[in-house]
Amino acid sequence: MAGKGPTSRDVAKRAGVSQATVSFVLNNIADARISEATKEKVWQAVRELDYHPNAAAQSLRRRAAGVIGFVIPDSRNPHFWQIAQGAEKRAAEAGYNVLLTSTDLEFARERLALESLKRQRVDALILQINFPGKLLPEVEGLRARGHPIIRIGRFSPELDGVVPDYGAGCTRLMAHLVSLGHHRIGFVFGTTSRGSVQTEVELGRGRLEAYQRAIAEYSLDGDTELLQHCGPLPEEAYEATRRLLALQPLPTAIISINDFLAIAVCKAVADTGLRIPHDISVAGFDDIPMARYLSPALTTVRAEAERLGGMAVEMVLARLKDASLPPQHVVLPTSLVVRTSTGVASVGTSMEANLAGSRLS
Amino acid sequence: MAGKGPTSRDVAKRAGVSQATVSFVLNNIADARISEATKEKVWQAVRELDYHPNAAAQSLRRRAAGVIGFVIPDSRNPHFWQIAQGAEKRAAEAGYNVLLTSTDLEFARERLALESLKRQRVDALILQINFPGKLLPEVEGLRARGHPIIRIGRFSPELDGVVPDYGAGCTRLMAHLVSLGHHRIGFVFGTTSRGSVQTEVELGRGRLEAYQRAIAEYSLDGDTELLQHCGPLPEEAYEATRRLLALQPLPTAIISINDFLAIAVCKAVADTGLRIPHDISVAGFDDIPMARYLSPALTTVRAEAERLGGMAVEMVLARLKDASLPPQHVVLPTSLVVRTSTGVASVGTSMEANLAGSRLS
DNA sequence: GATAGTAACTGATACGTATTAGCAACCCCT
DNA sequence: AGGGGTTGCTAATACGTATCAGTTACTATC
Repeated sequence: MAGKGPTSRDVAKRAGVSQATVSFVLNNIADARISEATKEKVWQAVRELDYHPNAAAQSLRRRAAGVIGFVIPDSRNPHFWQIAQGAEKRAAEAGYNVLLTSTDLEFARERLALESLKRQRVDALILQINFPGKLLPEVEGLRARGHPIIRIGRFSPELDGVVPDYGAGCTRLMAHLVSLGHHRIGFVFGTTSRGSVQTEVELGRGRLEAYQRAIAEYSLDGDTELLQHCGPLPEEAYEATRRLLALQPLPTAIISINDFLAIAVCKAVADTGLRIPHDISVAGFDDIPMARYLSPALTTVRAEAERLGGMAVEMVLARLKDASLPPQHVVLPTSLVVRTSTGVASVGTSMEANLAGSRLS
Repeated sequence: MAGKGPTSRDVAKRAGVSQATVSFVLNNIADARISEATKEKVWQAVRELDYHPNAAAQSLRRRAAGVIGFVIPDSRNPHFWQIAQGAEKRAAEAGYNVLLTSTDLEFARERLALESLKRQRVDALILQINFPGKLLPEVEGLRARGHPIIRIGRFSPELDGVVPDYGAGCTRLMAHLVSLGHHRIGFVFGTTSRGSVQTEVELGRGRLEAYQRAIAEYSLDGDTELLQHCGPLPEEAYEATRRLLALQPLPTAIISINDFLAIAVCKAVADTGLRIPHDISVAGFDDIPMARYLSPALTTVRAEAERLGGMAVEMVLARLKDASLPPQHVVLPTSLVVRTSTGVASVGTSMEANLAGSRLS
């Protein structure tokens, strides 16, 4: 059992040098001229003792933990994991660890992540804020104290941020659907998190606006019931879809705020006895890894999740290097991925199907 | 910018007490009798300064980081996130953070996790070892040094471990399929990780043995080609399924080593123009959260992922409390969840369909 | 042959906390 | 009145590292 492990002093003793020298060698400090022979002696001792520097001591001394905090809102949605993967990969290249936390849409856990920052367990935070009303002031206070904070999914004027261009993607998706003859398009808008309904309308706004713009531009059916708000859980999306499928006339296509919920949308459609895409087309956003393996394969707006995560880390690194930078806002492109869940509008349910058929994108 | 934050000494100064007193109050040390009045003064100062103890200093002093490392093999498989969620939840209750890492089946990243342990960035490690040949000796060395290490998914004699009883689950699944008249059952065995084919046959062995036992017991078709080995990626499972679907006669049911790959299995079946469960039944293992939302909803052997993660943390805590405990091996029960992806064996492809029809479980 | 300069190191210190040892003041007994 | 116990605190130290400010032992210079 002994002590937990050898220290740099143990290495020094074994190599017959001072502890300072060991530190110089390990960190490869150019200023301190150390002879090759000595370096070799030190490395030799390191190997013999299987020495590994104590992370806590280094953090304390360096005033930096080498850890980036990454907070995702929902551990069930594969999209966020992919973003986290991208972050972790880029972070590893830069020698950082990632402390990943999911808040699962609980306010208390979101605040907990900020604690980690204040306790300097992490040097920076990448997060998607779900409770901006309650948390934004606190977050901006932290930023003002000099902690790098990158917001994902939506911009704040004061914070660095990276956001996929879902608006443009949604526009392209709507054009695609219109070109297939769809005229009556439902939207399962699963964004309202529990508790804070009002503030949350901000989330997904780009998509919502693009949807409404398309309805106006192509003169599509604009029934307000075609837009179904719901929460972020599959069961809620399922219920929202049921409501859409109770409408008369039936929508010929349904888009979902993300692929994860689109799975539940498809389920609701299938359970109603309708076939995708023959009776109803379904599309989502994100292009989660399994989207292509669903049956039918899901048409979606790809968000390049890994790049998103990598970019967020990139922005952390930039800010760690120069804290005085003005807030950086990065928009990542999206692309429409057409698979088999979207098809020509069913004639049975939509009369004016090919009205806008000439409009291709 | 100033310094990064107030220290306990700043708090002491403001409250007009010594730094030691601050530490006593914050940690609620019963031995040190501190008057209520003083306690209040300290808490007041803490609030006024928004003081948060420095995690690195605490780790250094306490010789414990308050962090448990959790290593998952594949960030794409939702099952692992769910395990991690369970771990994080239980860890939070005990005041621990979880440092989550995915190796994505890369050897180097698996070793990196061990580094974290050696550097005492984490106090303990929970992992699913994918490269036992190369890594097991190292891992056992660490355990011998007194680091709690919990292995998930398979037991080592020397290591604590927690494993879902997939074998029993598989037995029940086979009984279920037999009761539906299935006689020719394929198995997509997606476990062979890249590089180390030989050693990996260990993984999933419980399921494999139960499968073979059932074949013997019920006198099912035992063609060796019904067992298709493949890697852990959806595309590989897809190909393996294609191979199964090229067999003559066709299997009437296919089981997949896990739900995640079962999605690709379903896709391959659908792409071949066969319907589930009408033409072919499909079942998986784990019961990932989206399994019930797939179309058709997936029949599966539930593994209680969250409990698994929680249990692993529990074992970490137990070992941190008493390092001299003998190795603990915990088997978690599994249960068969019948949904709509399994049904009566198609008569067209299987002649002896209802031979074993009386055998229900 | 004294001075300056450099290469190659070492000693000492601080990072912020937890904890041990100790000290002053008070109270209670006899 | 003086010893022993208790209450309520403080001073000092160590955790393991990075780094600043020396300190040798040499070599080069005039």
